[in-house]
Amino acid sequence: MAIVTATKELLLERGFDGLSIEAVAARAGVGKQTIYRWWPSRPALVADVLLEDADKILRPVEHTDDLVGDLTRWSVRLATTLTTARGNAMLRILTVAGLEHEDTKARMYAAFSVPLHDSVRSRLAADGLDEATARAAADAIVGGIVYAILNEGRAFRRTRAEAITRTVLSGVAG
Amino acid sequence: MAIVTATKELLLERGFDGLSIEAVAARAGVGKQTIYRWWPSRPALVADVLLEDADKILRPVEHTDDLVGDLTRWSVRLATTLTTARGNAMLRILTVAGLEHEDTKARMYAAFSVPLHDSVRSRLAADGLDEATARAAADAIVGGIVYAILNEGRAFRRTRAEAITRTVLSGVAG
Amino acid sequence: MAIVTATKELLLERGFDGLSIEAVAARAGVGKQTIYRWWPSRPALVADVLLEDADKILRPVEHTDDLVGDLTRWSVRLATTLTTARGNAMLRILTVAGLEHEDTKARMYAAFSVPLHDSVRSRLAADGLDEATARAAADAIVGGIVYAILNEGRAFRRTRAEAITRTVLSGVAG
Amino acid sequence: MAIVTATKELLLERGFDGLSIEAVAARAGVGKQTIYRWWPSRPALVADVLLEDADKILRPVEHTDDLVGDLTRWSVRLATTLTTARGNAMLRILTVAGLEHEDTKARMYAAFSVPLHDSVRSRLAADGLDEATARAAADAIVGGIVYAILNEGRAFRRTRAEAITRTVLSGVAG
DNA sequence: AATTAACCGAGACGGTACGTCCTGTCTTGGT
DNA sequence: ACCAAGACAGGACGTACCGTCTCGGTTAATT
Repeated sequence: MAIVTATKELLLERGFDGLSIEAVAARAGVGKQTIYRWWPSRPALVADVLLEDADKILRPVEHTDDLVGDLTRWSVRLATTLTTARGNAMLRILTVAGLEHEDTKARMYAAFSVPLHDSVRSRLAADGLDEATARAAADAIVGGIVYAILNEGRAFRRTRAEAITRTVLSGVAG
Repeated sequence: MAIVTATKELLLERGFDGLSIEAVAARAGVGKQTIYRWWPSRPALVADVLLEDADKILRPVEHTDDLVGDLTRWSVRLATTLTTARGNAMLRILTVAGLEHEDTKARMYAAFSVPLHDSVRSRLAADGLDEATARAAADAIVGGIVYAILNEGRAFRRTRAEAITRTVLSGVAG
Repeated sequence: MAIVTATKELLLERGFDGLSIEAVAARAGVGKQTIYRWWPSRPALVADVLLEDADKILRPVEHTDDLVGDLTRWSVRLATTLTTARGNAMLRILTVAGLEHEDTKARMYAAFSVPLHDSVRSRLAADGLDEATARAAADAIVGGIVYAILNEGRAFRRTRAEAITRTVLSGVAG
Repeated sequence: MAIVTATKELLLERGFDGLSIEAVAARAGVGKQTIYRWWPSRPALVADVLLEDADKILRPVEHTDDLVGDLTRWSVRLATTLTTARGNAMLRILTVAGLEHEDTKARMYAAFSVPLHDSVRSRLAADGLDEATARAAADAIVGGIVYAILNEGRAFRRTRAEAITRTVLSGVAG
C-alpha cells in the first residue's frame, strides 16, 4: 500500500515527531481522508507500519543443549539489529509512539515487548527454571539490553549485550 | 518561577505532547517571548523542569554489610517511586523528551541514567566485584526494572523489582 | 421522487448554501451516483425542485372591468405568497440559485420572471395601454414588490404592495 | 490593506461563490488566521469590501426645479453603473451575500438599499408629495430598475430605466 | 524628582498542520 | 442490469500553535 510505504520513508527521514499526515498523503498521492478512513490517528498508522517489520527484530531463541550459548547468541543478534540505523530508528519511534498513545501502547506491548520477553523466558523454562526466576531473568536480560540501547543509541556495543546475558545467567544456570 | 510551575502542572495534566508554549505562557501569566528568552525550545524547558525533581527519583544505595539487602531495598524504593502517578508520568515524559530531542537526551542521560547506573555499579564495586561484571549487573538491574515499568506502567509490582535484583545478584554475589 | 422530496425538505431546513448532495442522497436513501445520473449539478436539482412549485407563486391576473382592482388584488396575493415562510424561502433560494449559476438563471428567468412580468403586462395591454408603457409599468409593479420583499423579507406588509400598484397605475390608467 | 485588495480581485475573477478564504490569504501573502482575526466569516469580509465602494453606486439626486428630469437622470446613471462589468458583479455579489447571511443582510440593507430608496423618496417629498406616495413611488422606481437588472444582467438597456421612472412619475407628478 | 532605559505582558503576524466535510468520479456486491 | 453503498483524490474549512515581531505600560537606575 502506498500509504504504508510513504509512512515508512518519512519516518526514517524525519522521525516520529516530524511525520505529518499531510506529508504522508502528499507523498502517497492520496487524499488525507483515505488515511483517516483506515487509521484513527497518527500513532496507529505508525504502529501498523512498524509492526509489519517486527519480525525483523523478533527472532526465536535457538534450542541447542547450550543454554548460555543460545541466549548470548540471541542477545547479540538482538543488539545488532537494534543498533542498525533502521533498527534503532524503529525502536525509538516504537517507544515514543507507545508512550504517547494508550491504544498504540497496548498493540506494541502485545506485538513486541511480550514476544521478546517470552522468547527468553520460555528458553529458560525449557531448561527447568522455575517460572518466577525465568521471568525475572528474562526481565533482566531483555530490559538490560533494550534499556541500554535506548540510552546509548547506536553507540551501544554488542559485547555489552553478551556481558549482561552472561552475568544474569551466571546465577541462574549454575 | 511561575513558568516552571505552570509547565510542571501542564505536563502532569496533558503529558509531554499536549504541552504547548502558549498554554504555559497563559497559565503563568507571562508573554510567550519571556519563555523563549530563557529556553530555546519546548524540550529544553521540559528538561529543566524535570531535572529540578531529579532527586525525587535518585536516591543513594545504602551501604551496610548486606549487599543483597541494600540493593533490593534500593530497587523496591526505585520501583515504588516510578509507579506513583507523578513518578510514572515523569519517567514517561523524560523518556519521550530524550528520544525526540538530541540535546535533551544528553542532559537526561547525564542527570538520570548515569547516576542511576552508577549507584548500583559502585555499590557492587564496593563489594569487590570487577568493573565489567559490576557494569553488566547494573545494566541488568536498572534496565530490567525501568524497562519493565516503561512497558507495564503503574501496574508493575514492587515484588518484581525485588525478584529481578535478587536473580541478577544470585550469580555475582554468591 | 424521493430525491426531490428530500431536496425540498433540506432546502427549507438549511437554505440553498447549506444543501449538500451527500445529505440529499442520505435522506432520500439513494446513492450519490443516482443523483448525478439525472442532474448535472446542485443548482440544476434545486431549479427542478423549485420549478415544480412555480404555480404556487404564479397566479393569473383576473380580468374584470376594474383594471386597478384586478392588479391590486393580484399584487396583494403575490405579496402574501412571497411572505409566507415557504414562499419567502423559495424566493430567496430561487434568487441565489439564479445569481450563482448561469444555466439556472435562464431557466428561472423563463419560468418565473417572464410569466410574472407578462401577467401584469398583458392585463395592462388588454386595457389598451401601448406596449412600451405596459412594459415599464409591469417592471415598476413587479420589481417594486419583489425587490422590496427581497430586502424586507417576511416583514414586508401587504398594504405596501397595494400602494405600489396603485401609485404606478395612477398615471397610466387615468 | 492587502487582504481587501486580494478579496476585491478574486471576487471579480471568480464571484462570491468561487471566493475562498484560503485563496485570499495566499494572494494577500497573509496567514488565514489574520483574516479570521478581523472578519468572522466570508460574507462579512465580502460586505466590507463591497461597501467600501458603495459610494460609486450611491449618488445623490440632483435638485433642480425639474423633478422628472432630476429623477430620470439619476435613474439612468444608476442603471449605467449597475450594468458596467464591475457594477453588475458588485450588485450580484452583494445580493447573494445578503440573502445567505443574516448579519450581512442587515449591513447591506442599511448601507445600500436604504440610501438608494431614500435618495428617491426625499427628492419626491421635496416636491410636496405625501409620505405614503413618495415611498410607494420610490419602491416602484428603485425596485423596478434594480430587480430588472438582477434579471437581465448587463443586457438591461438604460432607456428602460428612463421609461420606468417616467411611467411611475406620470401619475405622481402630474 | 525627572529622565531614561530595560523589561515584559499582550497579542498580531506568516506559516504549517490538524481533523472534518463535501465534491464529482469510480468500483463493488446484492436484488 | 440496476443501484445503494461507499472508497477515492482533491480542495476548503475553521482551529491550534509555532517562533518572530512590535507595541505600550511599568519598574528601576541614572542624572
